[in-house]
Amino acid sequence: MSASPSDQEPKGPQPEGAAEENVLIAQRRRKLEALRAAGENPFPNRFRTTHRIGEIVAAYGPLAGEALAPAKEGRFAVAGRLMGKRLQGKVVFMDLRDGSGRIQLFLRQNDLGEAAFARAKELDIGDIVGAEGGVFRTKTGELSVWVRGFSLLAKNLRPLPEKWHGLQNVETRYRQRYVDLIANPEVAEIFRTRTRLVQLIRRFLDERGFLEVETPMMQSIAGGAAARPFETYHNTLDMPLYLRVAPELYLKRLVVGGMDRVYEINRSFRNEGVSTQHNPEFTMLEFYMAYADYNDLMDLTEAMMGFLAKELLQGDAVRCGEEEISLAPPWPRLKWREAIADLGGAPREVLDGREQAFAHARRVAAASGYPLAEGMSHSQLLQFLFEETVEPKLKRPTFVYDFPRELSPLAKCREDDPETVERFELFVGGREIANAYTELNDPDDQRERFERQAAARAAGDLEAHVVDHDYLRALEYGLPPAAGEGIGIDRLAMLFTGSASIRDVILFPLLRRLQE
RNA sequence: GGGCCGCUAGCUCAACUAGGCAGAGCAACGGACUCUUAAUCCGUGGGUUGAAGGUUCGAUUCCUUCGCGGCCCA
Repeated sequence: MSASPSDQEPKGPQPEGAAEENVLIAQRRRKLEALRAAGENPFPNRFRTTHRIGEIVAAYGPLAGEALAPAKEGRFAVAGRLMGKRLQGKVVFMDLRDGSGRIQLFLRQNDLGEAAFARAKELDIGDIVGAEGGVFRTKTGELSVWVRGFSLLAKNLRPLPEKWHGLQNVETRYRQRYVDLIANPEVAEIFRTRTRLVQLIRRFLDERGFLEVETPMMQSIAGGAAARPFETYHNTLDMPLYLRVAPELYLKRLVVGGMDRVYEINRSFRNEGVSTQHNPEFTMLEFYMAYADYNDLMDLTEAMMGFLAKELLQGDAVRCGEEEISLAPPWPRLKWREAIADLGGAPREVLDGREQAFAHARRVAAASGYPLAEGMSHSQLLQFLFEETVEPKLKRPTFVYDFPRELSPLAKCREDDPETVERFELFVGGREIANAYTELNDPDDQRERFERQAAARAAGDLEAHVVDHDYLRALEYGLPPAAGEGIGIDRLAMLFTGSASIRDVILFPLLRRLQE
């Protein structure tokens, strides 16, 4: 195709998509039209491959010389995206990539004839291409497909980002993840790791007799966590609905029903801000185990994390910012109260009196410029101190256990202390990874906790629970003693991939709408 | 919500400190080249500098507002 003065076509203002009309796209569109005019289909319906590229590389990569000779006469049909093109007169080298790997294509005018060879040279980086031929090594030793025939499978109209800097613009990476995945191989690798992580969790739980289930994401009461829900509406049922903030209350209903080891890995939704740690929709594992208590779950969590580390990591350490964090068990187990004094540096009397706690919390709050609400309860003040002074220090995996009853409306009290519940949280790298407790199964106690929540809600706490009467009825049928746990899959994926932002482990993180 | 930073060719970045023709590399286009791999060599084109307004003879640069994003704080 020759460049002519008409390459600079007048670009008058166009009503729609005028911004898309840049020179490079216009060039490729002309190429597309030329192909169509020549009777070629630039988007054929199918191409039969015989191999994925990775299979060829795995099978023949280790071979050379005589061992590889028969492959040259074999027939290998591969397809993928053209990622590189090196013209060398009457020979062309191309890089072809599919989801399994990359291989070089070797094309000669002598083999293909002038017309087909010319068509090959017209292919653009980014085109989806199918090729067929034998497998051999070039003079420089690179495993390649000696192409006998090829076809364009989908024409690329938008030039790809640069090949060695990739796509750097963070906003474009998130908004156009498809380009990010093409241009930045390490991004694709992160998401492969995330998928493997989820597969391994399923395997771990399946092997222990847990049953994976799916419970409603659209709920008429959004319970199970202290969070504001998204609201929606069902037209024909004329019914307001909420996107769930947690699956907890439904999973425990299933335990009542006899599914005594269940889990769900799925999305929950919380109507809150976005940050490097929060996306409004996020994936959580929740699992419930009858006839177990929170001590059992600490052991199980250690075992599961150890299993994940063994399968996903070279050693037992994950990278977190500058530091390496070892996941090697056993992990320290600290009492929540003790941690506030021992790790957080609070005077011990703070633990026993609200006034002392308030005075201390005010000093801590002032230091970090946080306005401390006057009406906070003793437990809330201690929790504030915990979050401010203890959490950031919990780099190595650490269980913190025995929380105040007030902060845990679904957790069961200790038998020797009605003000404390059997609950733990797991922290790694200063971040909360898991939250678990022995489940409250006394319907009267649960009703009282719900009512207290409802009162807090009436007083303006939009995150407080509402009374879920059906859940109380379920408890009246009898929930066996059980323990349950929630693990944030996104945060776990961050941990195992060394990602600093949750957006780097969510394929399509929520972004503000662009105004066109 | 607040503070700081960013937004320039398809992509990655210069030019901003001191206002004076908006540049490079890759990609693209034309040419040479039958074993290259960031191929090489010769040549060419490509811009609403995120948007709007202001200051100025003149704004990518200075000022204001807005949009989107990032980091930190709340």
